[in-house]
Amino acid sequence: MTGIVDVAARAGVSVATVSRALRGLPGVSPATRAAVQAVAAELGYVASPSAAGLPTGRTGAVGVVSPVARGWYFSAIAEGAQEAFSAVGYDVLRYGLADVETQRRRVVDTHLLRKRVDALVVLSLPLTPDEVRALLAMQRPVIAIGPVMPGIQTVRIDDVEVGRSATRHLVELGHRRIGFVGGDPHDHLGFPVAPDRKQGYQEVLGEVGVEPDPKLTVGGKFLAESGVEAYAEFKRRGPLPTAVFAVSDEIAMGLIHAARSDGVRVPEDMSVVGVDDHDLSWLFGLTTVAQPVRKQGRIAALALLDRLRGGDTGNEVTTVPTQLKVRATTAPPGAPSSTRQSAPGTDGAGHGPPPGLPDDDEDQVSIP
Amino acid sequence: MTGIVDVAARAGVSVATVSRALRGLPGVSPATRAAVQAVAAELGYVASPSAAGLPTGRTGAVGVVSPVARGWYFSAIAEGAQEAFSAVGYDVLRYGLADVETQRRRVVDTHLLRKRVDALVVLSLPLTPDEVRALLAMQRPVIAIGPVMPGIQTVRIDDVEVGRSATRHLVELGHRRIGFVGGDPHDHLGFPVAPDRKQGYQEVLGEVGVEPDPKLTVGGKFLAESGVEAYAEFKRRGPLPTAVFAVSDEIAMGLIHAARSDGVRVPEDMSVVGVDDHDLSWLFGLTTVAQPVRKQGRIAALALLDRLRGGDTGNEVTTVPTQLKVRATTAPPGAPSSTRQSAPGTDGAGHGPPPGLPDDDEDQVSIP
DNA sequence: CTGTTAGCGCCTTCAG
DNA sequence: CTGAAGGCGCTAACAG
Repeated sequence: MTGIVDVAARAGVSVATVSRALRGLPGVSPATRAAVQAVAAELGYVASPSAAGLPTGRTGAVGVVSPVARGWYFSAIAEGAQEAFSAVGYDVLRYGLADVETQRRRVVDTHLLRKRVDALVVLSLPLTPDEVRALLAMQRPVIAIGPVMPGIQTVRIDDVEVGRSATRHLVELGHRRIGFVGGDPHDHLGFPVAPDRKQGYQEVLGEVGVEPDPKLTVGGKFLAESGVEAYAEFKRRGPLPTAVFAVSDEIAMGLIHAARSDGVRVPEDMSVVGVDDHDLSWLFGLTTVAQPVRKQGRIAALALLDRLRGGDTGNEVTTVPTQLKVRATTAPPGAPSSTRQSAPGTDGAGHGPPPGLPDDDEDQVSIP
Repeated sequence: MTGIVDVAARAGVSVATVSRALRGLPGVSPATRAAVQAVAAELGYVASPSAAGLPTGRTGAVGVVSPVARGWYFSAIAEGAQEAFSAVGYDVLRYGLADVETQRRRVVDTHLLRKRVDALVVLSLPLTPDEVRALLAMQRPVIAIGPVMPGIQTVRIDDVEVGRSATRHLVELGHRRIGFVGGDPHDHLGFPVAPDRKQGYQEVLGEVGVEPDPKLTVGGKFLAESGVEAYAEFKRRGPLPTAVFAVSDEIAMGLIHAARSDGVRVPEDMSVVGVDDHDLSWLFGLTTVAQPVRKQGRIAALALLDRLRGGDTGNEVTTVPTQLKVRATTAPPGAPSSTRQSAPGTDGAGHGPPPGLPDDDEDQVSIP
């Protein structure tokens, strides 16, 4: 199990020198350093994080905590973060709330975490001031993705603007009976994503003098199944809206599926716009308000990395831009049945695969 | 940073007793144990994995290594494993090959891993005998998901049978001009998933006396984009097949998208069957050969956990069953245009959402 | 049943 | 620039 002493012996130096040489610390002659590195490579020596962590208090790992450790959104964010962290040798540990939660503590078991990670990314978890205090008491860099909490650096999108953007698009197409799907009191532990998007929706409706119709609003989780249920609910309540704003692409997909299965054409009979630009959304030709998911993970990771290196990134809130992507599930109300034979070259954004890996080629966002 | 000594002092016992009491080791009176637990809880004490790992050599973490740490398939498997591991307090570390690979070593850096994990799950990585040897030299339990390698316990599905099953379905519907999409020499590092599925495809074609037509076989990665490209390729090569077997659901989705965008009806003009039962496949009404993805992760995790506890699970190969799920993208060739108005109650498997979480409610598979 | 005592492998002052 | 030595927090014999 070749340890540091083996390397030291083989290189004819002390363990202290090996330690310094391998970690790139100053105070080692270039010659010695090279020699040590050679021996280390030859022996396949790698320092044990456990052993290295004892004296330093650092673990070489960062945690990513989310309500559940499942699903496209959380996975994609974690992927973005993971890629940035492992590029510099950090391990990342994912925790679903159920894993970290104990009977006594409501949210994150800071005692457990402090001993395991050097820094923490908190996803979609709105914490109470007390919980924030406990988190900060860990004395480790923490960054949140999603909810803005006083004292905690955050990466987010403007959810109200998301709602405006989607609704504005529908309004501009001429829609006035616009449905809204999303928002479940038990979902996301109270994190106001859906409410914010709904507010944007209502604002834009207000601007064009439309009174939001409660019959056109249905709740639901961020799942395709909710879209199916929402469609059924719309139908139950009376005439369908001419367009629907779903707070996530998965909901939108379920909605479209249910509508088409029921003989309702999308977008001719009903337009649908979602949010996220899910990896598979282009397959549905789904019009959506795209948010850079993996990139948010990466931004958070880089900010944390900077702070781990002593960078004094304050508590800024970084808002990354979202962008409406018009594809093929939205059209003016009562639009004539398209022949679905768009002329070559006029294909537009609706049909081909996306130009690259999703949200990976977007313009960089500055991290203050 | 409350350590074991604090607990010991507060409880009026020695650190050894605290250690024993908290880890459930025998040789502690119930009274003492309760007292210690109370104090530990009160102080919010949690043992440091780093410190605990030094004497024992155990890290309390397991690794999951895959070609890339991205995408639905690997994420879902990792989720299944993660859930089982974190239920018993293990952390899981994910590594994409790029993270673990060094210039010198072709695949897994065992030196790096040995110091970081107690056990390893290897996903879709076919290793050479030398690499297997290096892996086993780690002296840590290793299990693979996918490729069968001598000396390594494996969880897998029968890919040849997958190919047979999909093709048989199409043949039974009456198809004879059946296309095949999948298999890229650079994909999956040579792991013969696609080839095996193709073999099953060819076997069944042979049974009905059909000579496989090279023009009907196109390569591609396990991505929806490949499905789009495959459709274009089919078109380029001449008359479309009446049915296509795609080696993954994502490919199938891309294929369907491309076909429909081109005015080709699915399944009326062309049937499509995929593999996986991707979380979103039901939205496409996709007929598929379902494999329990998360469950394979869970099975592997449980087997590893058993071995970590000293269970002497040998090197068995566990083959989990797959199952054809007929939905709405397959039909007899030249089938009349469906009205898509299935009579209520006769709806079949094609339209509603799946009954529960995907592949989570399947019957349990025994782990020898 | 409980306490004492060495380390586990590495980092980090402090000398040299 | 380099070496020696103590200690990080916990576990694992060994005594008692």
